Amino acid sequence: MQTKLSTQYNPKEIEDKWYQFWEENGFFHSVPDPSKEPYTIVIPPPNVTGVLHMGHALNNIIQDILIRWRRMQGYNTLWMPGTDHAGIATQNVVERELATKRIKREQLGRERFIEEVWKWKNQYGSTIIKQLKKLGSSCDWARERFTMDEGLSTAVKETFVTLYERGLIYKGKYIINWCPRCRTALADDEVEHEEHEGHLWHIKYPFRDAPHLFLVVATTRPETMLGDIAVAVNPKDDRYKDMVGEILTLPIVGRELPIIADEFVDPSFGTGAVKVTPAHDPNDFEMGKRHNLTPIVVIQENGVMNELAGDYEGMDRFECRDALIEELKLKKFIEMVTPYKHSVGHCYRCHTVIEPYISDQWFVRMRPLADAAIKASKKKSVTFFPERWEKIYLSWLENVRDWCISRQIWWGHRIPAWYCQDCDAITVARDVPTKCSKCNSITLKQDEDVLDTWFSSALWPFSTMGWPRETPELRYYYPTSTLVTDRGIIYFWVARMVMMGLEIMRHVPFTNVYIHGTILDELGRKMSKSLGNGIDPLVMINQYGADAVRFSIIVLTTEGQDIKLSESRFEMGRNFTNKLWNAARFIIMNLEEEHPEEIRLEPADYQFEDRWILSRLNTTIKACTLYLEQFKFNDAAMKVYDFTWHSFCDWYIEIIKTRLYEPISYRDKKVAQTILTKVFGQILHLLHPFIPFITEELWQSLKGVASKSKIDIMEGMRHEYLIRDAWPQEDKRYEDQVCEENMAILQDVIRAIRNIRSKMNIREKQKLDAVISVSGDGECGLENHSDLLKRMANIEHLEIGKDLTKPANSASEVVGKIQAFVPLADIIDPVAEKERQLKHLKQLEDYLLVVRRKLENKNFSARAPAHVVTMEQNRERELLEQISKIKLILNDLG
RNA sequence: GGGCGAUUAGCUCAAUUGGCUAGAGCACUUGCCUUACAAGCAAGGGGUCAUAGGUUCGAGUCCUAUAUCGCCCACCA
Repeated sequence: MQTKLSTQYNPKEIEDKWYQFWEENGFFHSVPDPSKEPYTIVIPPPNVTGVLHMGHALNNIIQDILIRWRRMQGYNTLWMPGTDHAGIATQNVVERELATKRIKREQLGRERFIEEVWKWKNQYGSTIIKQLKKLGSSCDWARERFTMDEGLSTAVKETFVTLYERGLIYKGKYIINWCPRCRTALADDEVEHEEHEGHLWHIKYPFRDAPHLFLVVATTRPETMLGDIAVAVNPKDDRYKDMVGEILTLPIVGRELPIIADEFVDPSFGTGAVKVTPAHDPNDFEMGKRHNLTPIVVIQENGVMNELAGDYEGMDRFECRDALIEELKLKKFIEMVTPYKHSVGHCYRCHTVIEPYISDQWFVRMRPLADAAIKASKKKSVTFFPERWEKIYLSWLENVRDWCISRQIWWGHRIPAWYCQDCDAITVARDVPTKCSKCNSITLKQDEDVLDTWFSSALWPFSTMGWPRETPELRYYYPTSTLVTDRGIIYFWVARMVMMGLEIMRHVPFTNVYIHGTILDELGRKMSKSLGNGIDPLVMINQYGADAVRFSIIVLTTEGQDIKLSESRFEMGRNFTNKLWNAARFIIMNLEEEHPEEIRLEPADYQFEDRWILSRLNTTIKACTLYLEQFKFNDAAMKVYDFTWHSFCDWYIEIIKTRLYEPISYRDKKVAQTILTKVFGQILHLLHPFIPFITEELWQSLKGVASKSKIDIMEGMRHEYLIRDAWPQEDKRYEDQVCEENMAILQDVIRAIRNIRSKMNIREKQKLDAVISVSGDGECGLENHSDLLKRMANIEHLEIGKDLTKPANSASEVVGKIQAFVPLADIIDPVAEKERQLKHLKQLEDYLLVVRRKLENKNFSARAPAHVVTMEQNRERELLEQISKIKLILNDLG
């Protein structure tokens, strides 16, 4: 490992090197080991067609932090990676690619098309995997799975057949969401509803027996009227109830439509009369069933009107709408048109307007599965973080409708159902059946449809472990520990995994679900291709380094809140990694010795600052660990950041410089070097889950130099590489509250003197004299630290004592019970000094007012807890003391 | 129409569950190229915690409205 470090950190030199090293040494790999406790995460499998975006980055950074942290804690960690075959998305991508060669998938036929998809997958499908590696994701790549793998396909078939046998899967003709472009059915939640500024067309339907009279119906989709078979009114609607049973004539078409009564109709909406089109509207479909009406289909699967549309046959549905309106207008059937805002369903893949469509589809009976999933979360077998997502999950499960799982596309898991060509019976089987289960005919034809992609994703936590085989993995890793995902797929994926886990494995698939926020652009908009407002994580990694990207993102991630992101945010992480790099440089430069001797630290060796930094470190370890346990990643990261930068670098390193440069003894220098190295080593450990590359690099350098200098930093360590080393443990022996408090006072005094220097325009290099006066009962042992004080405030002569008087012509600062005086002779600017004191006085008096108001309130002393009252009383006394001191100073200034 | 989240410094966000003068990062001001780091150091300035009520000894925090923004859900044609 290199020991010469350049002045600026260059991530490019080390990131790929370390990733490769870790992976090649099997550090990401896990095998079942019953002597250790497992910690398992299954990755939300990105689409094979996917390219890493910021959402993926956030998602995987969090998972990697959890995995790396638990790995260091000694868990047998498995991060199971893989990709999703993403049926419709992938088919679309490959179709588009073929289109550039002027090939349509129909020309190729099913088998050859699927070959093309596999070819595409093998060529491009690993893009996102490579990108995840760039981020530092420590997945067990030896176990990588793909939802179309042989093993996973077996799991899909097994599940389908099992559910079918249990009566949880059925086939039937229902109205479903149809995408006329993808030409497939979609599940309810694959439809995205968008507000749309449309029109409400009021159309006059004449009475058959009195053609000059009309009933007016309102619709947003006039083209569907061609499939009308009735008009419905509410049975309680006085305007219409007498007309029920009468017959209307459908304009243009001339079909006779009975007026029917149905509770569904809302009398207050529109005209209170509804056209009934069971073939093209889900509500009408239900209504049609209730009244035994036979639907009339007028729109074909490609969105084009069929032969029953009469003159409109062959027209696209929207063309037809316009043309039909023209004709209705011409023939005076339009009573009025009102602008109307309503939501329109779109395909979540291609954004085409969804058409409700009647077809033969496979469904999963959701009620029993959902009930089990509800129970599981209510008894906390699954816990959500933040917990508010549980409500969202529950409300979906409580209202869930049966899940349409068949898709009329080619890329996906073919439904394991065969139709007998002789008797029409359905044979559902694990293996290709040789004969019909009913009539034994051998002329069987497999169902053409494939399963919804989410069907296979729902099995991910156990299909990836080898199920339905009884594998050691399944026994050891299932159920997994934590699922990390975003709120967008709580229904699609999380709820369905819980349902399938419970139904198939008889156990929830994971115990915790952590839902992180969504990454937005700096204006708070979603990042999207169409807006072009995305920030490419790989570009950022290239520019700032993977660690900087990870750290910046995680610092911005407060529990479950969305994150507004802009490129400049990554500077923070970069600055921090650079700071860390330079802290390491400092340490390494100051460790090398020509003839190092090994020393054993004795308690008596520790200086004040040593005890302080060790105590602070201990506090940091405790807090960081606790925050990680609570999924508060940004708090955990910020704690270590603050300790590293503002305690370790700003103070500890600065304080011990003289011990290194002008040591009072070899031993004391060695003590400082040892503490410096050990604490920094622990910092690297704490930061490793967040910023793995730089910490591993620096740890290796540090270890090398430390061993040359005969400093043992391996005590208590488990492994020579940080990635496998032990997570820092809090050690109560280092806890030293008094030391931390005294240091805080010292820091205040030092700041006060530096402030005087700054306000009086005195150069930092110029030595000053100072008098520190501690008031009567003040006990902080300042005099024990006069060297430290002199060094850090650059003081020549320092006098510390009780109730000392203010030297003439001095600037002063009141810090709690302490007064700092800096005699300045003619340098002092009396006007500026007086101004400064007056300002401080005003601050204190304002504060005193607040405190007094509380104390003067009778109820306060009566009702507030005693310790709060005492606290306020003490504060009042302290304030009065300070104020009187400042007044004396002001008197002295004249 | 229902639900959820947000509203705190110029910007992006915190605030340990109601109790010490509301904290960070960026930006800003002043002084420093001090032999770890100018991607840095030192010292500062900056806030009626969206609004209005209420509960309480005490409210950024709890309750009730209101406003603005965002997300999700819903079969009103």
